[in-house]
Amino acid sequence: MILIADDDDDVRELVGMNLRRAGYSTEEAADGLTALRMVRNRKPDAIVLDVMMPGRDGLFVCQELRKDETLRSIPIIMLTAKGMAEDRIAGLQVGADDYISKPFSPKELVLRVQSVLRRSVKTMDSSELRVGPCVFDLSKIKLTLNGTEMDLTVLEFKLMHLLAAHKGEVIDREAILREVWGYTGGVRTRTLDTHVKRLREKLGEYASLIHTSRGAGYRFND
Amino acid sequence: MILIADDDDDVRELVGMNLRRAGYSTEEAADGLTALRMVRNRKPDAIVLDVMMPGRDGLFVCQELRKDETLRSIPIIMLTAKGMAEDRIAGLQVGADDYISKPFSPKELVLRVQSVLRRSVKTMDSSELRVGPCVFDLSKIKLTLNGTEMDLTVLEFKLMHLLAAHKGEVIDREAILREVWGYTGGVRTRTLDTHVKRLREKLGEYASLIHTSRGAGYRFND
DNA sequence: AGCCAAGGTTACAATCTTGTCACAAACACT
DNA sequence: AGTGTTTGTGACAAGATTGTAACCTTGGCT
Repeated sequence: MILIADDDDDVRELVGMNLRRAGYSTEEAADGLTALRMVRNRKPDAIVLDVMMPGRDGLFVCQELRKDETLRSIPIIMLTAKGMAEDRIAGLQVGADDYISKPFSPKELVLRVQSVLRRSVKTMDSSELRVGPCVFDLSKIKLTLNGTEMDLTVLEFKLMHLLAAHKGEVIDREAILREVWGYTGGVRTRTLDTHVKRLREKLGEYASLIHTSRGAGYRFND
Repeated sequence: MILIADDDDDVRELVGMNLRRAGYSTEEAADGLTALRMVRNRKPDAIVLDVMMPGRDGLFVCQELRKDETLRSIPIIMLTAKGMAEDRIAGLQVGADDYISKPFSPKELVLRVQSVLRRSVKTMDSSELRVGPCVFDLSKIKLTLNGTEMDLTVLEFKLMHLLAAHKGEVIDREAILREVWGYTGGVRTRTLDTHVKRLREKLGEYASLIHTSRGAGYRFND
């Protein structure tokens, strides 16, 4: 959700329409204090904030938000009046992520909003598992071994991840086949062996991370 | 690590050797109180516990461990003397995961240890993400949609996951290509469209979860 | 030493996955 | 309505992935 804070009804309408057309949901605030309250309650993904507003202006709102630990990271795009002194604009930039001067093209505004949101996508929560020299990026399905990115297939990744998630423990064949392949009954197959071999091949010097427990299963060495 | 608690040096040696040979690391305790202390400090993956020990016996150790929230789930295999009264054994079973009578075959002991550990593998930490009707199992790389298991390729899974992880937000093409494909510069390709199409096809009635924001990117609808 | 079972290795074919092309459809703007 | 841009679609071929069979090696046991 994107919050639009401007005292001018027409501007809010114009901005809102364009953002909604671009797929965003919007909410509106007509003055600074309302804007602050809504940000705190609704935690928008971004704020389009007019500098000039009666009462508390955009500058004040921006400063307040930057003080708040949990709201600090919300991107702010400032709407500045045309012909505003350059130094004033420079000052704004300290707190805002971007600014755009009135009158502005709706298209450009949408682009700027997308731009600041894109930046925040970068800081995605990447759930990862670190075991010994391995870093498993569950989100990207990628294994990094001592900084080197491994080129594993999905099965290899799943197998490696299962073993690593239980480092030190021996996991027997049946459990592995169940967890990685979804095999149920006592299936007799060389498949697991083959994949372990391929995995070890790719691991190269780290092949010894996967240890065979004869008669028991496989174990991940730290 | 597997803790072996028995007052008989020879038994500890025998059990330890066999478990180590099966790939497990072991530690030993010669009496009940030592066993309890080691369990609390070292958090073993399983415990092989002799019932008959001087001082605090195995039964006491077992009861103590079952009282502790954080240690409750550690599997315990009891070593019972031959000819022990059946009702006594039944009593043991309330707390222990398995039991085996002396004299026992080392092979069988290893099998039992593997068996109880296998059971605990089942309760693996499956890092999952729930969004609307979707459940993403990052560990198994599997998407479940309202209980139905989807058969997605890795790319489809990654794409879906990226979008779902940012539900409600529009993610533009460049960001998606960067996050899912690792494409860097402004690559011009129809690949993303094709995959969205395939994904929607598989999603069937839930195809509308993925919404197109013309000129902006794609968005996950809740 | 010799045997047996378990695991390793190799090679191969069936299948799946994936990117791209050419074209159609939808949309936005004039 | 017309035009250009953006997205959807269908088909296809290159390449990657995966399971299996056959055979080899190793370790444990007697």
